[in-house]
Amino acid sequence: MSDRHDSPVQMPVFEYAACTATLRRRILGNNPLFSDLQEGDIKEVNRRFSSQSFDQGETVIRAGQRAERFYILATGAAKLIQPQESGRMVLHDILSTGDYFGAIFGFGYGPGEYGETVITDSPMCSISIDSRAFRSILTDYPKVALRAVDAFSNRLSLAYEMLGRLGSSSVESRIAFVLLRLAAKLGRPWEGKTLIHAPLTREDIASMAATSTESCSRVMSDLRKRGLIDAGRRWVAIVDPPGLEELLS
Amino acid sequence: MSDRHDSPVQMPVFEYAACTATLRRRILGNNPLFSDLQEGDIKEVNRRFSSQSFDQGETVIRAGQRAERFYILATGAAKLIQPQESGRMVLHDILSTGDYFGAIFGFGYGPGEYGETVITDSPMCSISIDSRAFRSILTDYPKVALRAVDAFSNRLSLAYEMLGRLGSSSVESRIAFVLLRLAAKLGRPWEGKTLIHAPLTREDIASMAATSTESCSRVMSDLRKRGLIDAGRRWVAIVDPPGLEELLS
DNA sequence: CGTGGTCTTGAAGCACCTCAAGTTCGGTGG
DNA sequence: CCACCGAACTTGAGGTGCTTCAAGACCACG
Repeated sequence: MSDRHDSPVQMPVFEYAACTATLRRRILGNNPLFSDLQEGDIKEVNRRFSSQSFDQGETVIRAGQRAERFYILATGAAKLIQPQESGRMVLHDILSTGDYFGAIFGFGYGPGEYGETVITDSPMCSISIDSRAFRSILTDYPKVALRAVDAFSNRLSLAYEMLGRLGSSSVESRIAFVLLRLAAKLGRPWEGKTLIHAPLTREDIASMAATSTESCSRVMSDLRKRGLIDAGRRWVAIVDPPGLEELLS
Repeated sequence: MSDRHDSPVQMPVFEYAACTATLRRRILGNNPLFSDLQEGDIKEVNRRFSSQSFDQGETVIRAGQRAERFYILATGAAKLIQPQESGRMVLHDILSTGDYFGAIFGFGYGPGEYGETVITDSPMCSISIDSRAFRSILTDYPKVALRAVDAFSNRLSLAYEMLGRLGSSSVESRIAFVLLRLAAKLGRPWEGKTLIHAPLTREDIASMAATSTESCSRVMSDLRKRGLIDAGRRWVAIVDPPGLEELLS
């Protein structure tokens, strides 16, 4: 093949970062959830969180387990996965710094179980808090609760948008959408392109776009030949964002 | 055709209810959002809401408009619709008493536009509040904010479940899921069946299940012949819930 | 230098969509 | 009260985008 992608670009490196106290403070301070808080309040909130670190491939929480903790991802990346009854796994999102997961439901509401599984994609470090303690933070600091509402409604509208696209467009358009979404969230400039900073397999992308690995591979090969994206083993970069956007049916 | 569905069952009637002051109070009092509030607080909250009524087929809010109000549906039913760039309309939900819609985003967040269109399915009455005033309610009454977080996270997990099913199952299974979901939300006992209390066309159901009207019609005819559901013009009833559940791949 | 996971490519089959026509029914006006 | 009209629904037939199955190539890793 002539235009085979030759130089296997330098893979994005996922540095291992210890969950130091300073890192914790920084994560909390930068998180939109707590951006309305005073310095002293953040210190107080920080005390209620604990931190933990994981190797690549570890399961942080598992769907079906009792939902006891609320997590904020500090460094690294993780997959947000929904297991289907059929056994198939659906990938909903790649979580990165500042993203939330875990227990977020009320006690009376729902069965009190995690709805999704989270598996690390790299060495990862997170901070977490008992869900009851988190709820008391929300009542102690109403502005945090307001931010939480915002965060959820944002994620909800994203889910709704994806739902709309899933039903009414081609595989190519869905993949383009997934790639643009990931690039917006995880993109880093690299050789004039936008590298999606996460180890993404074709299967991952296929799962997010609700298609098969093979179809995903075919479409992405085509996109590469057309100069819209660049991709190799476990990595993807966007070359021509406007061109990709035109594909969103 | 032999087993043609003969007697066009008495259509569910959507009574017109005026947005009286007592109704308003009742809606607020029964809504989980305010269930932690004292009698006096509810009275105070009630004062900040206004009410409005609509005829069938009216557009309450339109996607793209400036998001200025937060709504709670009081009586009647409405469609939550997402317009696609392609012109296609995707039906996300049938809203009924107690459901929220409208402005729910933070001011810094997002473009401050409604993301969806809401069109009444029957005469409808709703109460609403300026989104800034609603946000100050959330900060004034932290427990309400907590309930809001719960409500959104519930809707989010529902959306995620639907996302998972859309990609990985057959049209039949998707339609079964949509029908069960609607029945859980809008079902009313009727002649030993569970009537979905809303005027649903095949097109509506097809849109929710991300399929074509024709495929939806075919599948539903089949389900009827197998005795799992019953259906006519603009109505559906579940006959055999366990039977339907078996179809969820 | 082998081994396994990742990715590609081909070919066959099918579930679903689209197009098209016809039927049924609820509503409306004569 | 009946005849008509249009919306909702059904059914058929054909085409196809996608999945599935299968095999091979590539590359990172030990």
